[in-house]
Amino acid sequence: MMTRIIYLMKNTPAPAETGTVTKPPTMTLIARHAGVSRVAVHAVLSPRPGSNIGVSQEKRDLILKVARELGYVRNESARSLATGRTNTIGVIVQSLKTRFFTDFFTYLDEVCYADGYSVTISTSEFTSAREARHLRTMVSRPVDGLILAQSSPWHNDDLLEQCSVRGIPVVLLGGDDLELKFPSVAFDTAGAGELAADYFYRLGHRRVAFFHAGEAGDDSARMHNVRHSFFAQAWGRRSLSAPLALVTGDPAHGGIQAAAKLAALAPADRPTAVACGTDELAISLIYALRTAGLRVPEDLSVVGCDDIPAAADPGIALTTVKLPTDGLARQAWQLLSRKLHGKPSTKGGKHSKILVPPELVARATAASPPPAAL
Amino acid sequence: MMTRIIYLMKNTPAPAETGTVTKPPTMTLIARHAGVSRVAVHAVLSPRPGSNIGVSQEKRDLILKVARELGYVRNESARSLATGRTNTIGVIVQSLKTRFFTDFFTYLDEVCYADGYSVTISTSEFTSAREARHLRTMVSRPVDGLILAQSSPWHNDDLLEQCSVRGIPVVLLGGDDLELKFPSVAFDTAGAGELAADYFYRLGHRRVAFFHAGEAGDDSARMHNVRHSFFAQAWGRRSLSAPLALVTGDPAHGGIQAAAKLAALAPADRPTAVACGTDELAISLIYALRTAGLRVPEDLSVVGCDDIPAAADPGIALTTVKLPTDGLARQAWQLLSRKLHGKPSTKGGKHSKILVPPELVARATAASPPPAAL
DNA sequence: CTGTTAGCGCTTTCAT
DNA sequence: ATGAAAGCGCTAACAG
Repeated sequence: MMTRIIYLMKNTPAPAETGTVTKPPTMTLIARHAGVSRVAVHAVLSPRPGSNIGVSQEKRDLILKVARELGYVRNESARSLATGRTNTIGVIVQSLKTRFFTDFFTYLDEVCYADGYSVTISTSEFTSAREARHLRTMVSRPVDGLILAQSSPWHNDDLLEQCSVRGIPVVLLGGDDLELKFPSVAFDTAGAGELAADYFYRLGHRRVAFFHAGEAGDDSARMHNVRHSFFAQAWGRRSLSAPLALVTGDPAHGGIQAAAKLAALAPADRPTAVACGTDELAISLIYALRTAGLRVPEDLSVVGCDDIPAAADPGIALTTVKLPTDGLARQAWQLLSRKLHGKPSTKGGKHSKILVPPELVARATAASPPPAAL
Repeated sequence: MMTRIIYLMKNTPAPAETGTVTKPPTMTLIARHAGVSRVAVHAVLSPRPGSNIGVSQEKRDLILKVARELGYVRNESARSLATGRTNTIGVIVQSLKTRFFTDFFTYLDEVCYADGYSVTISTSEFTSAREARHLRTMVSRPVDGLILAQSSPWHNDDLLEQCSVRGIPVVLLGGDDLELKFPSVAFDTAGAGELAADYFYRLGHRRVAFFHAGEAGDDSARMHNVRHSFFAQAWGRRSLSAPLALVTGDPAHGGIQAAAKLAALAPADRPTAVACGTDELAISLIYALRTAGLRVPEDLSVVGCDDIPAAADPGIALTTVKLPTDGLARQAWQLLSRKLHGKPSTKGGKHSKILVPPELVARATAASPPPAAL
């Protein structure tokens, strides 16, 4: 029987692994082992960014050596209690089933890590109660800052009020409504419409369509409708003829009906270019157009929106308006970290609202219209 | 100028919001306001599961009232320091781009919350360094327990050793290799092969195929090959003819070539049923078969594996072997929470390895073979 | 059944 | 440059 258990703690938790469970080493222990003071250990193991001085090189090396041998890992609970900060920022999003949110989290984690922060994420699963519960645990951990992607109608105002009172900075993600209470970052959807319209116009297109999945009543349909509206406005600034609206309720397969509708039009009436609410929709449309015998981009140009991975697939090579999630994450963190360092985020009483500009990714599905179509 | 800032803390962080930032209320403050002792406040606000007694009802009500008015939220850093526990469990997975992991996290969060724990997740993005860094922050927070989905080759043994020494229980997710060091939970892949083979055999099929994406050299290909091997073994126990192997490198569109191959076979040689490595592949195959003029399930039965949401789509109605992620999360938590409560997880010196059984979801893509084909 | 006391491990201030 | 001491907010012993 090799199992030997050393009970050192007052409330020793029962050993979780078969083996020897010991009390984790503390700075005090390291100080004893190295024959130096606790403060010296602290100075070496938790150096303040500015003051690098204070301990001689040999002492420093000794301390690091002992720490390594003992397997020292700083106890963040204790550190947090003493400093009042946790170096953790909390993120609450609706769901991790949306690729956008997982990308955002991954990028954010990267950029936060570079600044010494870690990120913890929770999902509201579209319910206010779950959001509240996660907000509460984050306030009580406490996190140093919060990034929230709220669904529109339900605001946990009391908890957010707590954040304000406690000085926990909050940044909203894509918030259309709460801008008054907190600063926010969002994609520049208007700019995306502008970009697509401009691109079509400059390629020479004059009859265009916008294809989107705005029929369901959910958040995603709302997004499609917003994108449609911005594209239509942008196009309206350039051309007399409003874009033809193609609407579906099925973001995955809706392209089939839309392609049928387009194929049924006389070439002289048919739009020469179609902007789509999402890349997913654009890809569905392109497949259906090919099946229907229409060539892309020879007969019809198509651009998507988002720049999902499938858009880059050589079999598609979708020209698209990229909404850069990495840029969004970077901006969110920049805004938040400014507030963490006490810089105000209001200008003239209004909270900053940062819009991240879209980028046009030109691949192979958009070109100038055929002369015959003009 | 309405802004008034109250500096109460020694190291007052600069105010993050325009407004009044105050020191958060503590139990001591509540005790003062309510005119009771701190212990009474503690007994009411952090009741021990067993001992519900200790404070009179009116005092209790008063404390709760004051706490609410003051916006009290318990400081978990302090609680953790005092108790040595954080009520947090850490999860490290490869990526959140895999639907499986996000589902797992969501289910796990649900079941952990019910037991008073919260979950924090990090991704290794398939690099050992990133895993190490997240492991380190989790050990130092510290988390009470850890669930790890490790990629095969790189183990951060030193850090895991730290977990053992500190008594932080670890549960592995789908680990094939580390079973010796830690208990693990995984899908019963062998059982899945068994289930599919059994289903085909009982429907009357005698010539079958297994279609998988095992050509790339990555983790996903490895999974496909394992599934193939288990199906082949299970089939071998029932029939003399080995299943025809259809292999692709493209999990998204590989069905096209496979369907072509199947369509080219003489009906008497053609398998009457195809099991697929994933639902994604099965769906790709079904679309391609339809295009090639083969009816499913009249000419050919198809079953998938996983039960992804698209499999339930009425346009597909895929019969599939469901790998229940919710069950996996439940088992992982059960195993971990047993260890949290000090129950050993070894039986006869070996760590437990829990296999979660698959379930056959019968929809519309599998049926008995046509008499003519027999 | 209430109150007093002594820490948890770390940071920070102040004195040497 | 180094050491001593106080305290973060909470919990868990023990005494009244």
